[in-house]
Amino acid sequence: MLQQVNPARPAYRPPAFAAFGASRESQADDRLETVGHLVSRTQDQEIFSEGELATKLYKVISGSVRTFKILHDGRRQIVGFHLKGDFFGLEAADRYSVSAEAVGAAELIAMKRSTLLERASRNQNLFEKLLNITTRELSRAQAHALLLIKSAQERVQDFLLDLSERAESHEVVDLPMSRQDIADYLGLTIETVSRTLTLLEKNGLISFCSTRRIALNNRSALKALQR
Amino acid sequence: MLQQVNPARPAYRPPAFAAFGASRESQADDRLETVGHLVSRTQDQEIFSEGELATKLYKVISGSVRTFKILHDGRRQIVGFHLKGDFFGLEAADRYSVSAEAVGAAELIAMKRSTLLERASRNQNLFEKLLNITTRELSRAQAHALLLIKSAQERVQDFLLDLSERAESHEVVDLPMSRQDIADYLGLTIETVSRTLTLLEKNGLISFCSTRRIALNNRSALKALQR
DNA sequence: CGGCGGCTTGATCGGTCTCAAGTACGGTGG
DNA sequence: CCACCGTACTTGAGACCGATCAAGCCGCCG
Repeated sequence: MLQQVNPARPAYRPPAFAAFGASRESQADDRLETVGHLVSRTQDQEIFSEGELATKLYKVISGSVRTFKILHDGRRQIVGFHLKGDFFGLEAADRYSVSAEAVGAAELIAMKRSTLLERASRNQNLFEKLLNITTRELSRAQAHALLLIKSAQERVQDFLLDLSERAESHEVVDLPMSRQDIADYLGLTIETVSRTLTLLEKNGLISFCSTRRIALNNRSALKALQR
Repeated sequence: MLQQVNPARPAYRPPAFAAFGASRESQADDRLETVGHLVSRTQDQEIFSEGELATKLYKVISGSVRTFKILHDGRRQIVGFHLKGDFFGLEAADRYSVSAEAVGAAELIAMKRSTLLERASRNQNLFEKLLNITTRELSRAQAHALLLIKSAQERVQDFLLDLSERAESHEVVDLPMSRQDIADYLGLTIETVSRTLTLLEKNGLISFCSTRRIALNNRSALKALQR
């Protein structure tokens, strides 16, 4: 049910964590995480909501997170999935421009923006890190827009490849999210996602270990993007 | 869209500009522009190309700029249009993730990233400005993704409204870009853009002053987004 | 074993693309 | 100033992909 907090390495110590930030204030620690505290969320639980004052920035420790926007007609566009190690909540100039929810159970580090900014002003390295992850996220958002003009098949293929590259194993992809989540990320309907996955399986490009676990049999063929 | 660093005042002097940056190096000038020099581009001329080492960041002084990506099949996705006062070239962690071209004749300030970063490390205000415009651009990119899942009519309407809000006059919109540019930004074909504009005109929502100049007759109706 | 939610599959519909002409506009040379 | 040209834009007819509507299936938990 709950996935493991600390998979391989025990480099991270939850209990002592909250006090951690204050104690080494003066030292030039450029790890962003040392400013924050650990929080947990259960499946589908809200983390923040579009329009809220953006006081915090997050890093995923375990589980995964979706950020999204809701259209006037009720449709949902998922802006990004954030996996272990990813940051989110960066898109906030003043208020969050998206909402965030845990996809499954998730553990996060919440960092106060103000603390981070103040520290960054005294620590060039931290400053560049902050700018870097924001820049990377910008780059990712642009790539996402590119996805949305492709054919259904390409979108699904690209999605699977992207996930596989971000996960531990590159051959078998674990999908933490539902078909509806995938559809809302790819700008398709749940039926089209399902049909496309079935088609990819029929063509031998993928195999279903289970509905939420897919083996990529032929990565290079998946990459050879057919319209 | 991106904030104007120096909104009302005409503090900017083209001729003396190049020497400007060096002379007041030591002073805490938090205007990004003081680090750069002026460059000009003619219509469709390249500014930088996707994959190039990202040494510079730009601000538009006059004219407009498109940033874009090219798909394997030759299609072009325009990531953004950058008008007077906007910054671009931020998406570059290390190398540019998009290409940039002048839409018409354009004047730009080119700022060295390294200089900017080094200055920002000694100037909290500048640092926050840099982070802010990047964050805003991220927010804009997410909004763009939202556009791409809407109907053709909504995309065109949103596009016109967005342009009108960024321009001087809110009632009459000047289109610096071609129909093809618009199509590539909205993820539509040129024919669909043309047809949709014609339809909007037939419904009385807009009027053509010329092909590149459109009057918005009923902004609130344009905002009442029909699918 | 029964029920419910998440997923798949099928049939039809509709919006956008494609292909193909036609038209207006801006620029250039006579 | 006008005729001509080329390019940008518009308009039309038909095809196609993905959405919609509607069942059915599977797996999981009680």
